[in-house]
Amino acid sequence: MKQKAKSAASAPTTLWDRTRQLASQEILETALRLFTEQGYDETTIAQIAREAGVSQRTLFRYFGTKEDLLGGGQDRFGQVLMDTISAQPADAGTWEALRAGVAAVLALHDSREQALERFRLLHNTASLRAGWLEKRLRFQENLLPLIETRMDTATGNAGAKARAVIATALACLDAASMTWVANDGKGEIMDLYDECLAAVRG
Amino acid sequence: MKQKAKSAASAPTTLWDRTRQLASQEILETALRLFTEQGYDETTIAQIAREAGVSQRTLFRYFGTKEDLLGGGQDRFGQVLMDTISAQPADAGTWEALRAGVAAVLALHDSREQALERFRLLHNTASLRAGWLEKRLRFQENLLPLIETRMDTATGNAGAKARAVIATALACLDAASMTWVANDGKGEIMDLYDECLAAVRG
DNA sequence: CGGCGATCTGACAGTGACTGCCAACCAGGA
DNA sequence: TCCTGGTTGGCAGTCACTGTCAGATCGCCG
Repeated sequence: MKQKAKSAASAPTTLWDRTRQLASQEILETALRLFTEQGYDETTIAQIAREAGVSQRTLFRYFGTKEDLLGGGQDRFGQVLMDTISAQPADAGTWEALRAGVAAVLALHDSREQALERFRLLHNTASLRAGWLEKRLRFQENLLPLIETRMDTATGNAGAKARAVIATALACLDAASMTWVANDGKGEIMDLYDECLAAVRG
Repeated sequence: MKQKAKSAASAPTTLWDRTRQLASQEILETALRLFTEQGYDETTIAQIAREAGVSQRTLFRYFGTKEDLLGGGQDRFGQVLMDTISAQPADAGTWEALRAGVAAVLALHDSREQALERFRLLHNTASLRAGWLEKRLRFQENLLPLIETRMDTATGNAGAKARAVIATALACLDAASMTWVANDGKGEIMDLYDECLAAVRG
């Protein structure tokens, strides 16, 4: 509750925070390794904790959920999406703004391989997909006001329309990434996205 | 594995099956009552089993998951959606077919109140939403071939496009039902659906 | 440097969903 | 009538996750 805040530069961290950071990273790497090695469902929290050298309790203090171990970046997804879209010029259309957001999110991955690996894990593990969708729902809700202002607010139910538009954009991203994974990373996701959106919007 | 099948008429069922049916119904009603009374997360399997007069083990044999207790109809959703769409005339457009499917699904509810209650529970309980989305993903996958054949399969990536179109339709249904719930059931969901789709397809 | 307060950590027990296993059960056919 | 295959209930066990609490650690003040 104290919030040392201070814009999270790197310097002013206390030794404590550094240790914390280190442990966090250690856990994250161990988890990721085990997940890709033996699958998400087949990896238990106990195992991750053991191999990372912390207690289960501590692990749960760092990451509230098993999913969070995989989705460290997912929270950033939402943030980048929002930031990018709100940074678009006011006269940019709804779809252009959304497209920019999607592109920015895709650019977050360090490498093609990493992206492929992550998407593959996501699309192939039922329990993960569910959590991901849940999280995405929250993004959509956050995006709502941003998109609403960009649409002709003439008639009522602007909320419904904005929701539909956002969900459609993300659905296209889903379809695109799914196909991309199925093709083993061939081609550009953004091209697939455009293709999907074109198919939808006739 | 034996599949007594026989189109599930009511008469030729053996006494066993009747008992089975009865138990199933008892469990379902108890669960639904408790869920609406005290909330989904606050209701334990143990409680449902106790009040329904069966063992937990048996309950899990009838319904594999806690969610299934709520989503008894959800499997039917997928079925009706598929049946309706494949029953559409071959020359009906993709969007018309999908619209018919959505309408058929909405018509499944016994009453406006029941639909409202169910949607409300769904949209307000995080754990349920996740499960629902998961299940819906499976519907989408089942729908894929049905929709693919209705689209111009000219260029490649037909799969991606079909996926996007299906997901868009369902996203519109989501946005519509969410708005409908927010408005306490005022108006027609289908009208909202059309409105949403129009907003998306420009 | 010693000590104090604020955190952090690990161990333990407990909850709740869900599964495997096994003994007891029961309608229906030989 | 007994046999048989599907059914049921109880029990123990797994796994994610939470509350609690004593003890270790850090940061800091005197």
